[in-house]
Amino acid sequence: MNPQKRRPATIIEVAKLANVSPATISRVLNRTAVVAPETEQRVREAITELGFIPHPAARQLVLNRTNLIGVLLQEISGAFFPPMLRGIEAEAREAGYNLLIYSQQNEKPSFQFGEHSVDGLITFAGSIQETDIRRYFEREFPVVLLHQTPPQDCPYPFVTVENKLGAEKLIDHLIEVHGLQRIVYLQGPESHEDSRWRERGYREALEAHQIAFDSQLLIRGGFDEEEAASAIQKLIQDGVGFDAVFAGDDDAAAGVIAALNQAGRRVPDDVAVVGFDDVPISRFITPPLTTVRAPIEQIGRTAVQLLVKQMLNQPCENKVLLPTELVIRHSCGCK
Amino acid sequence: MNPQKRRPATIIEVAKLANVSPATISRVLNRTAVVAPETEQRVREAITELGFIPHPAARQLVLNRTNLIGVLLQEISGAFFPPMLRGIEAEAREAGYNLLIYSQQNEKPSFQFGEHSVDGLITFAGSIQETDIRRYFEREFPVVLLHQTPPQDCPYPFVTVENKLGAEKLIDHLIEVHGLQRIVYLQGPESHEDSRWRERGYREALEAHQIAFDSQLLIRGGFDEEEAASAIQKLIQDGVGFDAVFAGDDDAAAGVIAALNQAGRRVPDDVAVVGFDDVPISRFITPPLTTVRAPIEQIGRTAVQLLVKQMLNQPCENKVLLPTELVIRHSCGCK
DNA sequence: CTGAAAGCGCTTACAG
DNA sequence: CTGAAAGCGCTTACAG
Repeated sequence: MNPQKRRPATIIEVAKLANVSPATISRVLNRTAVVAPETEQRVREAITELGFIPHPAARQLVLNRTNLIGVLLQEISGAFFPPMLRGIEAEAREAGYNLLIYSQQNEKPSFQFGEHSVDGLITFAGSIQETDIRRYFEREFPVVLLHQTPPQDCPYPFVTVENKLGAEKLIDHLIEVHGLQRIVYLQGPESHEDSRWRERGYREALEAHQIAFDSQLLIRGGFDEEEAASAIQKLIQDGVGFDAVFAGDDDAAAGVIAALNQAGRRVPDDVAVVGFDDVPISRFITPPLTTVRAPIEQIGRTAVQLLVKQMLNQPCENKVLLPTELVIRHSCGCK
Repeated sequence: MNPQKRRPATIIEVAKLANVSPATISRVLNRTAVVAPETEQRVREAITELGFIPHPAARQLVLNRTNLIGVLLQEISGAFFPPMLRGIEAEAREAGYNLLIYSQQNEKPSFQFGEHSVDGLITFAGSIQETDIRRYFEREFPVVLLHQTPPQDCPYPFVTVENKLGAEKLIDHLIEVHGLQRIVYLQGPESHEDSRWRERGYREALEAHQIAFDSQLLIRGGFDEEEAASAIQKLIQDGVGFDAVFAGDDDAAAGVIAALNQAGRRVPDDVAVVGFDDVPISRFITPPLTTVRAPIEQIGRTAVQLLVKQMLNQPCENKVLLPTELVIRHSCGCK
């Protein structure tokens, strides 16, 4: 009844019980060769009887493969994170991989990741240094970058979204539909390239409408509520006038709205606020957020697909730009 | 210059280069025996020169230990998730463990997890069946349950928060300070015990104030915005009168507020809304959410601590109830 | 269709 | 303080 309390069964014990060699057990388990039906039958019974589960480390050692995908992050936070991880997890599982999470918060980055610990690595914006990327590349280790362009000489695939175009449409909307002119852009963290692309879209939209760029309206706000809120508070204190805020992302937008409310400015009547990402909470904040939808789960799934292709030495795209879409709700002034 | 493009160095190669035996390399790497300083010096140089990184699978096989902690989840979503995972990750890293994430969404639960794949398992409310818990217990496999009580005969440690008391204080506040009487309670998902404890706190608070419990006001709302929003919409359609909503958690509260706004009811003037958890976004929603603070990161950290104690065969608490704290902001009607 | 044997890359008694 | 050797639990040519 009580199966192997101490040592779990090994392939040897299963072999003995089934009266075959360990090789045969391996073959039925991995369908790696044809096995006589009666033999297979006996083997399966023995496996069940002993509750045998192959020891992953032993397989890893001989196959030189872990069936693990590493996910390298700078920080675990924000509303963007769950859907992205969900996408990665789902696609990884479908491909037969498990996920190993590394978060670097305040850690010195280290090359220890990957190599033999995982079969490939997905790195999130800013979580990895160029020099580390190079080392991986030299060793031909599979890597996919999320929201980050690799160095020229390390053409790893990367995936991100149509930031510029999305931002442009968003600002166009603010200008054309709502007649807004003094639009502040809250930059995200420096390590995030996406933020710079959004800035370009912002600038081009202004330009297209002959609105002069005002550097007072370009401020750093991070990708979180706190930082965005205080950036806006400071702007108000400084007496800078503005009638709209394009927050770095949706989390930042929530912080902006809160700061504005607290300062007695109504959203969207006094100030319009828009975000980026269309994170799950965005439709539920007050007022419902006008934003740009990024296919967050799809980003994660695509990253895994590209990684798996690399691991199988299949040809794979070098760059995937997922489309974004304007989502109009009420925080821009629309009803 | 270009270190080992193909096969990474093994301990044997390092040994040859340093003119010692592999055993010695192992000893300096693991500080598992005293090594002559000059020898150690040579070994370290050889390690650096070859860029040697020990193969984890080989160590795992001989040590029978993975240095991995498994995290078993039902679903990756919600604002609760990032801080919890952050706490788990931080504490695990400090203890020298990496994290393996398993999400069960729509998967048949399987005992394959753990066993030799990880050294211990943290399971989140509802992610594991009793029968699986039993199997782990029989094999004396280290497990810590989050927000879930283990079966009587499998006294695994578990950690959760003071749900009942927190809920009670919250409802007391609604009744005593704001004179609210028709308070609906939006239950979380069935698999979440926490929700039931919150319900008890809710009921006891009503009772303490001689307010009759009205089953019309007890409805299922899940722990996410969508479900909560539609539950409230339905309640309104059904013509049930209420002047406050205690949402299952903060995510649900955001959904409730949105649904109320959409129905033309002002929060908190017409209806007060309160949540549970004090997730990072809660102070930034409109109006800022009155809720009960759960020490989310601490939950994750504590779980890892209990797990590590088990793995080291140290004595360890069977149950940790983390304290909660009433957080009064504006969604209850306070200024 | 099946088995004997070597080997994956480490660690750890056991000797010296 | 150091080395030779066995062993962790699998997989896979190689034979038959």
